[in-house]
Amino acid sequence: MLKEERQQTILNEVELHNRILLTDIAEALDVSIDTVRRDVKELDSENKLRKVHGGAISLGFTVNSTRNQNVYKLEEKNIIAQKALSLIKPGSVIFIDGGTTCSELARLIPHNLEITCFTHSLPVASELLSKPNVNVIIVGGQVSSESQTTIGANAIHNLSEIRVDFSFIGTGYVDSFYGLTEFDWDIVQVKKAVIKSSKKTVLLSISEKLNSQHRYKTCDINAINTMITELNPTDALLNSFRNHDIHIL
Amino acid sequence: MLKEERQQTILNEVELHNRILLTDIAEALDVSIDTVRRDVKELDSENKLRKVHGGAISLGFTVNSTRNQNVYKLEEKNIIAQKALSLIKPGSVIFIDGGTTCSELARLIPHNLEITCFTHSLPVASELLSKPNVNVIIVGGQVSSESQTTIGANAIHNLSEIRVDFSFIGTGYVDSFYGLTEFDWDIVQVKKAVIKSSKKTVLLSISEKLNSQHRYKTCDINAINTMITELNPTDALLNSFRNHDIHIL
DNA sequence: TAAATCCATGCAAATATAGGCATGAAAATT
DNA sequence: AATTTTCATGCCTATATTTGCATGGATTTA
Repeated sequence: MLKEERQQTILNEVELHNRILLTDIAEALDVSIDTVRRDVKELDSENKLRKVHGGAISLGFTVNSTRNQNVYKLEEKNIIAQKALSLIKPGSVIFIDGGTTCSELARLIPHNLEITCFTHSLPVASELLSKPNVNVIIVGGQVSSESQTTIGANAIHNLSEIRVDFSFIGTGYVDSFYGLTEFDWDIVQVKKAVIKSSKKTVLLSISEKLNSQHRYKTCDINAINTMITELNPTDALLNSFRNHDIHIL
Repeated sequence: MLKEERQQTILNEVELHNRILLTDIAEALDVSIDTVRRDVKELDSENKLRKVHGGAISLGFTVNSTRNQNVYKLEEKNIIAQKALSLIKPGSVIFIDGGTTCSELARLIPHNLEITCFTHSLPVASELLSKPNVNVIIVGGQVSSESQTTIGANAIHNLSEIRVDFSFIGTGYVDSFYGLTEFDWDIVQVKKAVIKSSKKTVLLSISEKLNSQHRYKTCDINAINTMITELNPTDALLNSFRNHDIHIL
């Protein structure tokens, strides 16, 4: 595993969990503690995270601010959300996943667009509430405090009873060979259910996540109908995804 | 648990409650009193809070201005929520309704209280998410932008499949003769479902709402097991409720 | 004033860190 | 092609930090 790759994974984990333990990372990535420590130290000096005794925490991590203003790569996420928006036609019934990119999509949905939108994410639901023409439906279930989404058997069952035109989902990691993967097992189960209950699945992912993988698999790359990144569709980084039957936007 | 995390949690608690006890924090975070004491001492020296004998207090009482936009009768609602809190025992399975009074109750639930809490209110769910020992479950359904709660057939159906020890509900209007009434038909349907799925129903209402009624009826006053207002239980305003089989707190 | 509670201090065990060093792989140089 | 240099990584050791516990003194409460 390359150093860059490793550091990226560390950053991803910090973004996702707001905090990490060096020991956990070392075990997960199968490298020595020392290596992880050096990586984290380096990332700290680059101001990508904050190193603390025994681990690291996300820069924007202050439990105090309920609105976890995660501005990380917001520009890219905005571009992705813009593109995704073009797929949504009036009258559509869609599902929007959790995560900052999907929240950005929710934020951008225009006030005059009449759609029905399912979600299992509290932040997404909050964003959509201000839009009078969006019919918001929350998928019930146990709430994961980390992701601020509903998960578990109940959420999955509820998802099994719907079928939406489009689902917009995010992922922790994506690779043309290994497909969509995650660090968290429960999240994977929910995402599977989401994909199952969608006619078309749209993946929103910043290019940073391309060609990365992790422990648990959500689905093959073929299960995705459209993939949206902030890159130009002709970008070389997307080459490996071209042979699959995916619409790249 | 990382030291930084712990200190952040402590700060968060102080912000939230304006005042904390070292013993409570120690129990909630499962560390020794000494550790908490050292943390608080450190935070004090960083001017993040003020350490006092046995606990700590928030620096400024006017800090929380960003949240709590609706400060209408907040004092009264706080008193009510305090009283309601005394009914919640560890291990309870409860339901918390929407509305500012119920949100205040959610806000006051201590970090170390282990309960399972159903709700159909987004603000309540958000409040509870910061509490590690509360198992939060959202009742799915269509989201009403006005009340920020889930309503409709799906929400009602979901409610029909649970049975909680206590439900804490608010109401638009309450009268000893006409019972609990609302302006909104859909809200009434959900509240009916909530009451049906509770072993005990607790009504939280500021005294201002006493002896008022409106168009649609949620239930008779007898359907309520406990009524909580900010008033002293012996207050004359409560006289008309006394002949009913209600516990007045 | 007496009892209970809280606090400061020192100590010890567990854990984390920094820095030196060895190794081997990759890159650059000859 | 052979050599040197650079770099990443793991291991080791001395040092530092964190944390729980014990003790005696201080403070609060009844």
